[in-house]
Amino acid sequence: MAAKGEQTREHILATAEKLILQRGYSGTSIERIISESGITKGGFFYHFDGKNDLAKHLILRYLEQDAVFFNGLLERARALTEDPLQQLLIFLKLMGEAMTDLPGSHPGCLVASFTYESHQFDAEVRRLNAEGILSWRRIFIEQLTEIIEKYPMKIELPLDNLADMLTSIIEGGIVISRCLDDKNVLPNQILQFRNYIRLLFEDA
Amino acid sequence: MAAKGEQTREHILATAEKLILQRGYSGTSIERIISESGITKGGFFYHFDGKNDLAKHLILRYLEQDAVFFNGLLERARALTEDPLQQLLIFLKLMGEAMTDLPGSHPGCLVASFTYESHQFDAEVRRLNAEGILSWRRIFIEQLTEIIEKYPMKIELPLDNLADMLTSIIEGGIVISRCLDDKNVLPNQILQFRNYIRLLFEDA
DNA sequence: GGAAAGATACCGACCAGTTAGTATTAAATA
DNA sequence: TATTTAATACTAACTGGTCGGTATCTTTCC
Repeated sequence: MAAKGEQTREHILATAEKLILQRGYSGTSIERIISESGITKGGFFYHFDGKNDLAKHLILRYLEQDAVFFNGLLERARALTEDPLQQLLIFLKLMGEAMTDLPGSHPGCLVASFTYESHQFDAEVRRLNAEGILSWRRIFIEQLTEIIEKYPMKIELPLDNLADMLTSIIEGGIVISRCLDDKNVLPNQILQFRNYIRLLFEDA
Repeated sequence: MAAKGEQTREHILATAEKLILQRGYSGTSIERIISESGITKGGFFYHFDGKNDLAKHLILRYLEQDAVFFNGLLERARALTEDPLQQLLIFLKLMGEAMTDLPGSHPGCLVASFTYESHQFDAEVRRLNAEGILSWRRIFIEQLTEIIEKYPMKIELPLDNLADMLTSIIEGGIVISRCLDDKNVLPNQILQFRNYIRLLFEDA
């Protein structure tokens, strides 16, 4: 069990992320964060060197959790089949199911949220933000590389574009889901991308 | 030529949109907007009934300009061919070119930006925001409806999901473009969607 | 046609409240 | 008892918004 301080720190981060995804980073005051998480200003500043430092640790935490989520689904897919194409299709189906099982619309992506306020952060937070997108690209390119060794692509196209398309679909699906308050949009979009992958690699 | 007041108002809106896409709505103070647009606080409050009113007029203006843009490309595509599928493919190519011709990365989508700060707005601004996504869906469904009257779909799927995919691609492509500061990502994503449309409707 | 009144388009000082952050002190814990 | 964790009071700057005002233009009236 983590130290008392670690628990408080994690609680602050969880609360801050929730509020920031609702109102944006600038629209979420430290006052609102401490009020909702039940600590005081001194407690906040004991754990964080300021609001930008909070942002930095939020994005680090977010990317770590996302990596765990993506890699967890990939490992499950890999355990179920040896075929790299089927692994990706299973991965996408599992992701769609995970999004369907959310209690409401997806709360949002911190990377996108920070991107839409990019001028409010220092260079390090912006760099970590970009690093997030690049790490997703790398994960997907790895899988796609295994696929094209075994299956020819119906349309020749760069793998980073195709890898980015999954990120696009997720980011865009989140925006539409939240905007329309319709939790089914994101899973449906993921399944669309799955259709595209099938059309690209499977025989008719 | 619009009245002096109309010109000032449009100037405030253009400046506000640029700044809000950089720092978010909450991260953009009225002070920053008036400073950058060269008027005073009183001048601002002469034109707008407050910051939320500014947001309302920003989203109305944004959706109007977007409709003009989308419908302009669609009309051009329709002028070039009678075939609904080719119209969509041309439309997507034209859109990709328009995104390629931007001086830098796409500045951002106001609907997505406002969605990521949704709790900072009143119900009317949120409703207008949702209306934007729905209007895009309607435009694309119209075109897709004409296509499926003539071409069978290789995978049976709801048209609103497919229509939403273009919105997803654009929203997601914008996030990746900005985050990585790479202006080619968005056009490439649009062309990916175009590939998917071809695979769905064209014979192999 | 010129004076008076009204409309338009702002200016800038001021206000109350909120903000991020600091200094000091206190409580909890190992 | 030393360290960790937190509370409290406070500060200076910033925020959204109000209000009394000015300058200019337009309309009305004599």
